[in-house]
Amino acid sequence: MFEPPTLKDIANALGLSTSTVSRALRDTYEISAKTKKLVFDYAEKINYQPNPNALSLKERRSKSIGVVVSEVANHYFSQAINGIESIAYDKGYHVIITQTHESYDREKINVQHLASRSVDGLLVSLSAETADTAHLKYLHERGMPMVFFDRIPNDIHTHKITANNEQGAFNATTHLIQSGRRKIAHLTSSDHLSISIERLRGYTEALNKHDIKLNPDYIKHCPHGGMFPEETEQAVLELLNLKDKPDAICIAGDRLSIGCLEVLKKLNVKVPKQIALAGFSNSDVLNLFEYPISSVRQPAFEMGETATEMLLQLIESKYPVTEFHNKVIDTQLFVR
Amino acid sequence: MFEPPTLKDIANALGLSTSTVSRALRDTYEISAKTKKLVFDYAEKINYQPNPNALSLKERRSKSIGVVVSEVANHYFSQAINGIESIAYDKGYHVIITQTHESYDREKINVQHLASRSVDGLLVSLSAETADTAHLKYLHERGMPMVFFDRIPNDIHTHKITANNEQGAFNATTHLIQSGRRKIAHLTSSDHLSISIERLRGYTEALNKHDIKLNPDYIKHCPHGGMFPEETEQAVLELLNLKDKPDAICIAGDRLSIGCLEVLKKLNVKVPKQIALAGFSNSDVLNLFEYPISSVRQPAFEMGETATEMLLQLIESKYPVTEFHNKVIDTQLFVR
DNA sequence: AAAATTTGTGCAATCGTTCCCAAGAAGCCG
DNA sequence: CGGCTTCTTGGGAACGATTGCACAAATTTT
Repeated sequence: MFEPPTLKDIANALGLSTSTVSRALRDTYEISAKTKKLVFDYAEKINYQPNPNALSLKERRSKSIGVVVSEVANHYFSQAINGIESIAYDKGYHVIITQTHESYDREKINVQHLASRSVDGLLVSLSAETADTAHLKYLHERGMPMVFFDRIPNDIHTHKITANNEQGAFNATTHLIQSGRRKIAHLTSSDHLSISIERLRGYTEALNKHDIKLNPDYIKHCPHGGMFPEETEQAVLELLNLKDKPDAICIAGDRLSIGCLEVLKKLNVKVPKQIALAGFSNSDVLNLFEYPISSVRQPAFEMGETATEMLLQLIESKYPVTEFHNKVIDTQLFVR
Repeated sequence: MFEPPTLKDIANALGLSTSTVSRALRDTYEISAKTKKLVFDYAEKINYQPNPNALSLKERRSKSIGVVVSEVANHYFSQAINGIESIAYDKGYHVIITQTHESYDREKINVQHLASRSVDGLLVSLSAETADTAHLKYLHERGMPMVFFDRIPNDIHTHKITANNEQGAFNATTHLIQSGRRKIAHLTSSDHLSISIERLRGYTEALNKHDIKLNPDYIKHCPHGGMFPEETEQAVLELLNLKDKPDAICIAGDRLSIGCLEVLKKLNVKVPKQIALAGFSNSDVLNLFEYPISSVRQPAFEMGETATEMLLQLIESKYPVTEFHNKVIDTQLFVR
């Protein structure tokens, strides 16, 4: 059994009381210099670390924040997590990462667990399955500080940060149009997700602007954001089997972009000759791909940083915060 | 402020004592059925969750395990983490993930923090910089259950799990030889890392078996495992600038493999015509790449699962465990 | 009906830490 | 030398949950 040293151990060894030791270590003015030195040196020697559980219990906060994302294997999220950690560590907070794998049930469990584990706040990006946000609303109403990023709900009033999804999809679609395509499909995630709605809007606007009529058959939703390869494959096949086959696809997600490329490669459909692609992705290996795919890259690291700053502001604010920001950061289009 | 309900809240509301409420919730035999029902219903209504900090303090364990990896963005690690979580959640344990970004200092800080946070055990894969394992040894000697996976130390006696790195590198190198190459270089991570040593051994053996003389100039170490692109670039450039240029590279790491491809593409060196590649990688998009690279894939998920099972066995064992396993799982070669 | 047993509940200590309050020692002034 | 701060230090109550022990009420036994 691993039993780290406690204040009492130091107190006993030095013939002091725990209160004195505690004060000495916290460098309070009321403790004499020589007692402090005595305590400091001994604590150093036995490598004393305060028990964070006892502290959390006493202080009613844990100096840790919970993160809920769909998957760390997703480049967007792993980059965002790096941004989150960079700020959190700086401010002395710890980060607990949980994955939903796009499952609503898993999201409920994770959120519940993080809350009961008394994290001081939550950074959440909704799962693709999540249509009902009652579990989050419940916590939020009871005062749990919460910031949403990337995939945000519209019925919870707090800080939110997103990439400019509309503009990103608009740019991607416009790029496809400008390279001579007219029959542009849209492959996207579940229809209730904020990112899907915004990206669909950007796609639609680009078509409108160039007087291209929107073809409903060209819009394909993958309810699990491409988590299951079959889902993507079926959607792509449906597009390819249309009598009026699209000549380009604007893809609204990292996983979907990769999945789509895989399907096209498997079917030996030539990109971009037969079909051109542009999609959201934060992968850093797209330029190594055989088939070129223009990509919309989200400022993931920066979004993680900003979300964390916002959350810490909520956590550390002495007064209830009533004014909430809805920050939107521009995406970048990489033409390939 | 978020203030979850406590036992006392229930006790006050129901006119009972906290002990009665506690016993009722734990379904003890000594509490009457109607009191139990009363308590259950009320707890349900106000959504009572026991405070885990109080529990950890009392029980001296946290039902959570700490994970130390270099980067979650690395496919090998994100897959391993999925394996870890699958077992841990099943057994009611929580998982706290930390990243070292291949930094020794960060590793020390993370390990220290996890220990002080009273995790019940640790799953560790060493950072590329880590040559000295005193920080881990210290904890281990004091009874912290610990299992190493992938990058293991040789001076800490506990359960360990690795891929068969020697065989993997042997197979990769043999494959390069069989496709007609003779001048095979080896691009690898820092020289003290267990995986580097084992993979180098596999590489050497394959050369020996085919009577190819080992050329020391062909072996290039990247001390940070390719964390910094310049590092990889320089190593590859050095190989390409040799008067007796290699015609193939056996690459000992995910990040290095990707980095190497990037450099070659940038320099417009044709793969596999000018130089053939085979490398360790768990990326699932290698077959989308323009340049083919044969890959050695580690059973990441399975390794994560096994490591977690081993750790839980250590944690939950009533008697000190003295017999340790050193499990080695075979890799898979994907020829491209 | 008195004694013994069972049943249901509460008190208080514990885990490690902080912090309010009190108290002892030392120094200083008159 | 008594009375006064000032400086250190210790005692003890929290924080939330569990649990051995005690004790009352209800039930059974003699």
